[in-house]
Amino acid sequence: MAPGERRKREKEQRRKTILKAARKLFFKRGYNPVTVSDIAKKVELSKGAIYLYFSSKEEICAQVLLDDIEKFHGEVLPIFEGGAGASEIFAEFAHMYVDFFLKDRELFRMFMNFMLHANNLNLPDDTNKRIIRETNKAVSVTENIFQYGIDKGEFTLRKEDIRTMRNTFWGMLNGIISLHLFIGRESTREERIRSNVNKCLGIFIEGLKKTE
Amino acid sequence: MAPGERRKREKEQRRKTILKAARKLFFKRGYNPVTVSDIAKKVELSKGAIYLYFSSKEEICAQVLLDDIEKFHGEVLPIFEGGAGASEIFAEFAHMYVDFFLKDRELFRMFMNFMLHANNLNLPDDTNKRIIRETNKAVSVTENIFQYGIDKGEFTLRKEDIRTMRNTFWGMLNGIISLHLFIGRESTREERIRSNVNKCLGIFIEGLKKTE
DNA sequence: TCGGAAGATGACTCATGGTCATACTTTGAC
DNA sequence: GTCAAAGTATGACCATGAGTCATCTTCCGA
Repeated sequence: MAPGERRKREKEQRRKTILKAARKLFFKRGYNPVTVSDIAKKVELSKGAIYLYFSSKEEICAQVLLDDIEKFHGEVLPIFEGGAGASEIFAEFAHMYVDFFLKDRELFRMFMNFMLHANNLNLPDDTNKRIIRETNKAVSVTENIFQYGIDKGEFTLRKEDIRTMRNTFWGMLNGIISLHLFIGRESTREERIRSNVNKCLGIFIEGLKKTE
Repeated sequence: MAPGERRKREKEQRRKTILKAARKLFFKRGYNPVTVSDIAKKVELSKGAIYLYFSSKEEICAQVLLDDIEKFHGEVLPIFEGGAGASEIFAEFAHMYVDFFLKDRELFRMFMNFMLHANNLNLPDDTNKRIIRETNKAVSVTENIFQYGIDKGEFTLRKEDIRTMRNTFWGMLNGIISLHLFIGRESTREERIRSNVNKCLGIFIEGLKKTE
């Protein structure tokens, strides 16, 4: 047996347990209201022990989000494989994206906060590398859909406009969700977001098809 | 002289002084790093005195943002008066919006945070009313541009789609700015945001003209 | 001149992220 | 089996910062 191999596995396991507990707490009550002691209590450890596995509360949050986003990317990649048209792939992607962010009450808020402040956070190098990796994946997934549509002749988008459209698309999705968190009644939120994204998407795709 | 009239004015004046100082500090260093004592020191008051004028640090922040947004709306409204086409008004609005948010380093971050969490903040009724008032103003300004374009026959947008397009438009603007805070180098940020917004806007307006 | 109201103070409380001296447990070399 | 080093865990403790409150000062009208 390699030296310390089992220990490593156990450590990794404990890390995951902590993340799982933190995830539940964060998504239920939001980032700020959850204390590190809360997380520690939930996994039956002392607060100090948490800091053996993570460098800060912010890092725990970052890891939770990255795990989720990684999972999301894993689920999204297969949508290219069915041979569907780009419009359908687009729509499917948008729906998955919205579903992803609506599945837990606080997820989007945390994600947006993370996006807004990621540059100022003092995260370990590993975590920063993960951020870059997942960001690149996100970028390439969306760009691929545009490329796919161009290749299939569905969109007449110029290659140099892909990046702009990608930003517009992401901006649109994220912006609409934030907007609906701000305006309107809580009770109809999910429904409104879904329907609004659907409509925007329709217009967006029509626009893509018509642009020459 | 009405009883206490001067005192009232003085109180209002001091409120404004505090807000001005807070604004400067927040925009320079961001919300979290600035302490209430910092603000107090800057206006040569004690911390306790600050709480005679505001109920919480969050309220100070909300008031600062609302003042700025109110000013923005004041500046934006005259753009309808020149008799320009809807496309131009659109572009001008978008540029003013971007300029507004890029004029101070931290403003957009604070604004976005505010949007994301406004519902959970425990603000006094007056402040909440102001939020509603300014939100409605924002909504109606953008909607008016769409309506103006329809009336002038520039866009063939259906009336029932105005709301969707308004959301798309806002989402797009806010989303693009957030996205660029997250990705890419700090040094080229403003420039990238402006150019990207320009491109998106071009495509958006073209789309509006073509939709039938 | 006096009493009450408004304005102002800063020491204090309290919550919370993060640290550290200490102690317990496991491992592997001998 | 023994022991030292490495790894794991603890919780009292520290620093910080938002918000409070007993107390004091200033102002104003009667």
